[in-house]
Parts: sequence; structure tokens; C-alpha cells
Amino acid sequence: MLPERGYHHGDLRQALLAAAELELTEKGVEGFTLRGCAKRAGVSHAAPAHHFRDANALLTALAVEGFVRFSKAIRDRQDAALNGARGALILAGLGYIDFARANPALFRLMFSSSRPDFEQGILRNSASAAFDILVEAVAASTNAASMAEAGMQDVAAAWAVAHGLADLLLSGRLLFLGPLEGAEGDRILAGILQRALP
Amino acid sequence: MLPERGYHHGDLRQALLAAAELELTEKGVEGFTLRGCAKRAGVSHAAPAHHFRDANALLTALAVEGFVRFSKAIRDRQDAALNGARGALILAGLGYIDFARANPALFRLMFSSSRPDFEQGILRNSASAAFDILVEAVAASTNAASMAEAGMQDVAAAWAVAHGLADLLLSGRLLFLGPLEGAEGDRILAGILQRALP
DNA sequence: TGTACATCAGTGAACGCGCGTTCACTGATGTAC
DNA sequence: TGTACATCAGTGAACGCGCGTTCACTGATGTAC
Repeated sequence: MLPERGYHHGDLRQALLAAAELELTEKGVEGFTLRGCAKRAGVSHAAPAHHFRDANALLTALAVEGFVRFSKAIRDRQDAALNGARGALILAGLGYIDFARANPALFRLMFSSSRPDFEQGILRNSASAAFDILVEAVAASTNAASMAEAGMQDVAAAWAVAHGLADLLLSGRLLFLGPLEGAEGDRILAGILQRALP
Repeated sequence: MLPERGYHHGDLRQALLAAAELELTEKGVEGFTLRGCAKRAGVSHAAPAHHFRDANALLTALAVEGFVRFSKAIRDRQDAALNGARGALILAGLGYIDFARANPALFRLMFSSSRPDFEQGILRNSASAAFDILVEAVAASTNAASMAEAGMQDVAAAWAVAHGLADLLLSGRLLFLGPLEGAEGDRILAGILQRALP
């Protein structure tokens, strides 16, 4: 049963997170303000203080949510794998890129901003959960037995390719590849991943 | 002959660019202000208007300078190549990463900010000059005859690996590889590039 | 070589703006008895 | 079931701050004659 929207908001915390994501999308990390979030959530500008110490705390919580959704996006793609471990690795790469394209501002917040506080255990954990998916996918694809240096270099290579493609795509640097939407876009991106993934 | 520092500055434009780079390094793109740059350059806060329309114009000029230095950093590394075209490609990758590590704020400005105006021809040109180095290095390494789709996918893969490593490194995501300084760091990074470059 | 004058590059005070933060407050909710 | 009271979640006015921008100004420079 949803509560009536009265004096008390009901779930302002969640509403602020949604508002922050919108604010981030429209203004970018650089133009992000707490007052803007409050306004979007339909609440006075002093209200957020009851839920988040400051803007960075809100952004930290948003980044946590981002990493959770990020992990899910990658795993959902992997589940469709038909061609064994290597196919799954390529799909993981496509999922990585998909998430970045679908949530560009959030992705930038998660990977290129100093505002989320990575000292917070909850953020650290949600980020390393995503990392673990990658490690497993690479290990499965390369039949690695241990996490020795060689294996870690494979992980770094795989991560760099997917991350590099995602980041370059967001900043419009891959226009020379032509349009990358839909199935045809996936085919091209998969071709690039195929070349570079371990 | 250096002019005395009198009422007129001498070369405020260049001084502002240097100040902007410092400001960027200390405050990040998010905390960058024109007043801060003016203060660093030892000039009143209204003075920059004579040289740059606004903060974004200053950042655009700084990005141009960044791409010029970036191209030079890559080429300098390549000149040391001993192992043919493929060795040169790997060195180009190391140069790419080096530049990012030596100029993190500038690198972020060039690749992850919307503040520089890429509609400006001068910025477009300095950025595509850097891109051309990459294309040539990949073409030489793969013996590509044309710029057909396959060749462009190789370029994208190479760029993504180098860029991904640089970006992940800057955001402290590659700590699992251990320290990456000096010759030992280069050896590890070269190993990763080796795995993924076409 | 002087001199007059236009132009250029800076100064510093003033402005309005939106920001985060603080504060006394008030309406809503939950709990003890 | 009712009542009293503590706590919680919001309001809205006020604050100081640093920002970009504007403006009249002035010192320095360059040029024409």
C-alpha cells in the first residue's frame, strides 16, 4: 500500500537517489547540486540532510546502486551465452558497454569521478563484486588454475578492452566505426572484443 | 629578453594556461574556476576576459596544448622502438599510459570532460593528429593495406586497450597488479598490451 | 627625435546568483501506559 | 481504546561564500606624422 503523499514523503531516500540520477544525467557530475536533487524530488532543499550528510554521500549511495545494477547487466548478458566460456566473456564485455551506454552519467560517476567515497565499505564491496564477475569470466575462458601474475594480466587486459571501448564510446571517440546501435553494433563491438580479449 | 613584470603582464595568455593546468591538477575539472586561475597567475580576476571568453574557452585551449604534448609523448616513446612495427605499437601504448600518469587532470580533461569545445577546429585537429599516430602504428603492425572495416576494428581494439589501461590506472583500479612504477611497471604493462594489441 | 593619440591590457569595486548550511519551527508517526 | 509524549521528517527564512560578469578607470604600448 503506497502511503499518501502528505507531509512525510514516504521514501525520500529512494526518491533522492532517483532524482540524483536524473540530475547527474542532465547536469553531469560537474553541475550536480543537492538543491537540484531536492527540487526534483519535490521537497525543500534542507530535507535531504535527514538522509545524506552531503552531496558526496548521496553520490556514494548512487554509485553503490550503480555497481549493483552494473553487475546485474553483465550477468544478464552472460546468461545468454551459447559459445562456452569465451562466448560468455565476450558477452560480459558487451554487457559492460551496454551499461555504460544506457547510463552514461552513472558510469562516469562510478569510474571517473572522485566524488563517491571509495573508502566506504559498502561501495568497495559493490565495486569488487563486479570485479569478481570479470575475474571469473576470464579464468573460465583461459582455463586458468591460479591467480598468478599471468592470470591477473589477462584480467587487466580484458578489463581494459571493455572499459576502454565503453569510455571512448561515451565521449564520442568511436564515430569512425560508424553507428553502433542494435544487433549490427553488437556485431562490430563483439568483433573488436574478439580481437583483443584473452 | 624577458620583459619586466610591470603593469602589463607580458604573456598572460600563456601564464593562464599554466595556471589552469595547476588549478586542474589541484581542484579537478569539477572544482575548476576562472578566478582561481587568475589568482594563480597573479592577476586580477577580470583580466582573463581579455584572453579567454570564459572558463570553457580556457579549458579548450588547454586541451589543445594537451593533445599536442600527448602526441609528442607517444612519438618520443615510439622512436626508441627496437622490435619493428609491433614493438613500436606497444611502445605507443606505453607512451599513451605514461602521458596519462604524468598528467592525470589534463588527460581527464581531454577524454572525459564535456567542457572543452570539440566543435572548435583547432581542438579537433590536435586530437585527430594524435589519432593518426595510432592508426599508422596499427597499420604498420598489421600490414594493413586499407582502412577497411577490419583495419578500423584493429584500431579500435588497440585504442581501447591503451585507453582502458590509462583510465583504470588513473582511478586506482589496477592496484591488484601491484606497483606499476619504473621499468618493472613498464614490463607488466607491456605484457598486458602484448596480450591484447592486434 | 618628439609629440599626440588610439588601442590594448590590466585594476578594483560592484552586482546578482545559486550554492551549502544553519536554525527555529511544525506536522506526522510511533510507543508507553 | 485513549491519551500523553518523544521522536522523526519535513518547512522556509536567513546566512555567508565564491562564483561569473560588468563597468568605469588607468597605466602601458604602438603608431602616425
